[in-house]
Amino acid sequence: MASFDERVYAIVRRVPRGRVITYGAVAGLLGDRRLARQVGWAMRRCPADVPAHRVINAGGGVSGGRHPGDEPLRQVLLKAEGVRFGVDGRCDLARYAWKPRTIGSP
DNA sequence: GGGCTGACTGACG
DNA sequence: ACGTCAGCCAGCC
Repeated sequence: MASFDERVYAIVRRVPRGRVITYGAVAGLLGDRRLARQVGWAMRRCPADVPAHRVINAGGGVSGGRHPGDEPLRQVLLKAEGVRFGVDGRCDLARYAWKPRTIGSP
């Protein structure tokens, strides 16, 4: 049985480029939405094989790993993938939130 | 084995 | 609309 963080990595790895996912969403895929915190914690380890920059908070903004006086590195990476961020540092979750096995295409 | 931490979320003022 | 408070659980010391 894989550890919790290992499952988190598995899901985050499924997130395609140009798409984002929230901690709560990842936790929900794991079965418990309350585990959102632990998801963030798993990202903190930041394994190289996991695109942690695509994981953002429910507000559509990126958390952690940011340096003062500079925009969060993860946000910059997402911009490079095509995700548009507002001046408030938030992206449109309704548009970029990724869902497994889907569709997603209107 | 016990206790502390935390890249979150939802509710309240 | 934003700022603050409390709660939840897995991992690490």
